[in-house]
Amino acid sequence: MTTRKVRVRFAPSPTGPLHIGGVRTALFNYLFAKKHGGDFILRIEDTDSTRFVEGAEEYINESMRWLGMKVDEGVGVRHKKGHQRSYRQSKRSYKQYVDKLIKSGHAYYAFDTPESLEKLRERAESRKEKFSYDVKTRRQLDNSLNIEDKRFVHQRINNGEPYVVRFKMPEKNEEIYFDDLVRGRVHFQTYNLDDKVIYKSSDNLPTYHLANVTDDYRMGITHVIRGEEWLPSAPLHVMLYRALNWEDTMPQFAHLPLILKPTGKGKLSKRDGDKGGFPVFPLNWQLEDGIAAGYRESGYFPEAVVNLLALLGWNPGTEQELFSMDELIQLFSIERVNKSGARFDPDKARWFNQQHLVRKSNEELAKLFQAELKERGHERENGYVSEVVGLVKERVNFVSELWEQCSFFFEAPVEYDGKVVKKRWKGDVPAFMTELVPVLEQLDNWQADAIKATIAEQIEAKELGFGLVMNAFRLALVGGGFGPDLMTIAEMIGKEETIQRLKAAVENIR
RNA sequence: GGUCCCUUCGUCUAGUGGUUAGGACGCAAGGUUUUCAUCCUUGAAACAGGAGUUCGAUUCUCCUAGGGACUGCCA
Repeated sequence: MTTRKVRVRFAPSPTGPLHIGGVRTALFNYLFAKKHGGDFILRIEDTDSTRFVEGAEEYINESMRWLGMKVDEGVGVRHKKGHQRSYRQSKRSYKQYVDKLIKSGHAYYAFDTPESLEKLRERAESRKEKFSYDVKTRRQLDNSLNIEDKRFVHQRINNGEPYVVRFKMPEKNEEIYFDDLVRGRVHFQTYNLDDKVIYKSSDNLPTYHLANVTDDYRMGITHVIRGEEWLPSAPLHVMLYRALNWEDTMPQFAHLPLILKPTGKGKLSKRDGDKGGFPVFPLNWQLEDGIAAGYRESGYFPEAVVNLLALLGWNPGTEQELFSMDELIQLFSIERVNKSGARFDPDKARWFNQQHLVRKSNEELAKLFQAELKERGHERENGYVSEVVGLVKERVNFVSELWEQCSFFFEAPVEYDGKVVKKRWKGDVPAFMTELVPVLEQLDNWQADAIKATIAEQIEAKELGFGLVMNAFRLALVGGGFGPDLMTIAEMIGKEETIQRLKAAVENIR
């Protein structure tokens, strides 16, 4: 293969929300394309008319946008005039390829009904065997290979009898192999392969196998990067390239390891999210009986999702774990993709978000936090909110957790943590707090260190424990035993508010 | 069942024919912090098993076991 421009595609089918595993496949395609200065194509594999789901395509587009994967060609992308072509397979024609394969003897018509095949499967099942439409069985079935006179074949077709076209595996065994970019050389024997349906007359559409191969050819795809679940059908695809005489431009394959459930067995599925309390979809998706949670709506940053997904099955070989999209593009290499499946770890996912959150500027976080503040009836200027956010951001994983860490910067506590009350609000403390009020009222220089000095002076005069008093003071201002530096809090909420809260505490805490 | 793929701490992983097998998440302990969190230090924690090749295998080969994917007129 000469040096063709790298062109890869992400080719989901619009059968529902995009699964996080699919998102990672898209990401690896994207990173690979951009790393090599190539094109990232989004193609919709809607060749199953019975499984089409309304809104799925928009969902896919929106997910790509949210995550920052820029699609060079595909549905939802405006193309220059003259370059208009469809990236939806249902809008494309495959007839010529079907005919070509039939003519060259690489495919044949089959008239077996789904019911009759189902029966054969059941019968095989009862013998603990598996029915396979292949070299060994096709001679006993209702297909054009067994019809001497081709006129009868066309007669049945012309009569409107439903049929499918199947790929004809060779009579004599052949060894098929290819060099997978992540797995190395993979071997298959055609003797073990079945005659897959490549076209169905019922909806006049090809199946995935034919559509995928011919479109990859027509779109000049150079690398097929997809999930490991496609490995078993890869030899069929290789044979299709051969049968269509396209072997010289056949793309290189890379089969990615699967993302596995956090606990238990098997690959990550839609249900695992509810059980484990983490999203398996990029965006929320409305179900008949509720909502499937998305990363976006759960409070994840897109860059955190990209980061954590990139490290599921790939790593740069250094100890760096936090990356921007640009860094990933720079560092990505398909050779460093792992072979084995990776279990998804919800804890680490949260950690990634926390890391990205801490690295964001206070101003940016403040902007995001303002929405919640407004809902809670607090209109404060960005400067103040930024300052607050800066003080507490290291304590949270999500923007949605900010409020519980800093509500006291915006409103007085309405209740006091019982445990802290019991531990700190005792002995001479309430009396001391009462005496502290007039002292603080006298203080003009309302700044953290001045406040601290003043209070320290009082404590010394009364011969009380510094820790005890400060904790009680915190209780009065915050309502609990948490939060950033106390004096900073006092300074920020202001003299009046501080004194207010002190008085309220003395009055309300029992 | 058949075909194919995979196998380093609980999880994500680095790594090499000779290493104290490294990092991260999580967990535990201690320290700092007036408290919580952060932060720092420390700890527990892995080469699936068996043969073979070799002076020496976690690393190479084979076998076994385990896990996974596929096995549709789905993708």
